[in-house]
Amino acid sequence: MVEKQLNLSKNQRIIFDLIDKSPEPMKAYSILFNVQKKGIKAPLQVYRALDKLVEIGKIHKIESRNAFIACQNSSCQISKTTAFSICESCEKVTEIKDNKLAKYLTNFSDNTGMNYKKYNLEFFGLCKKCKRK
Amino acid sequence: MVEKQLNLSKNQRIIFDLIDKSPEPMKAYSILFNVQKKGIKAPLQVYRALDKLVEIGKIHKIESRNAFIACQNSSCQISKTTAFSICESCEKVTEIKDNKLAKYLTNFSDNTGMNYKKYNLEFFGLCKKCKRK
DNA sequence: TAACGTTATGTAATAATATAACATTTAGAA
DNA sequence: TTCTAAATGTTATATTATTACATAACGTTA
Ligand SMILES: [Zn+2]
Ligand SMILES: [Zn+2]
Ligand SMILES: [Zn+2]
Ligand SMILES: [Zn+2]
Repeated sequence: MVEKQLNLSKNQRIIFDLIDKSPEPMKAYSILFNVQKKGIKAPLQVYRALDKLVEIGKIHKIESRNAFIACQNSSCQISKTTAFSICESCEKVTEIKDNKLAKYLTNFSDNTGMNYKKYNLEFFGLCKKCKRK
Repeated sequence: MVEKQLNLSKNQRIIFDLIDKSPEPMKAYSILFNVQKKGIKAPLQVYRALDKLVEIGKIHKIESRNAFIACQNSSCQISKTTAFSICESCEKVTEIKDNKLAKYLTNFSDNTGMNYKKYNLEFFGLCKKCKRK
């Protein structure tokens, strides 16, 4: 989606490109370290870009890891409904794209009558690779 | 469950009782502040008790808030599968006890064939009270 | 273009959350 | 009693995130 990237500001694009290239979730201070050569020197510059990128759905925060990954789901532009699989051994994280799951959760309503347009689901287990060991 | 509480160590019980009485999730340093009069003086003492209490399922961590609540689900003793409703206005958090949901998620398996015995789901929205305003 | 409001940036300081390392004590089991 | 695992105490430090304030860039429209 080149279009969307064109709308990113300088810092936002630098940081998004870095996260997007990373095979694993990146932590804020690791991002900071990696972009210092590009002139981004302070934590706040990183956190501001992260906040914006999360807001527009280009990246997601993996809450249990305090780390960020690029959205792997092209249809998930303003991503209020997210699901991830996390390997507890190698820490590989994959965004789950499953329409049935999304539908089930979006339609879920609890016994208080509260219903939800937003959720975050994190599954934990062992990935194929780690299971074999 | 008096039985389970009897197994808690001194620090664990002090901290569990505090969280259990709290109407809202508690943060670690707020817990620390509240138990200093009982002799728990250092963050690590709090975090160790929290770790243990989470491990045995007496409390859960609300990942998106870095806060802890007592398990509200008596059957959820070693709680690897958790679901919460979080009000984005007043920050009220409720543990969701819904067997159908639990079954659905426990049986969920993604397209990689990975399956999961553990998950954490956080729903966001407005509670009844906040919706009225 | 000029003026305006909004968004983004720069910088320093500090707050909030969490862990490492090491010594000692306590509680149970053998 | 002796041994071991779990829990505690203490200090220091690492990691994650925000406050406060000043400046610059951008996009709109008069
Ligand atoms: Zn996504
Ligand atoms: Zn793995
Ligand atoms: Zn529970
Ligand atoms: Zn509310």
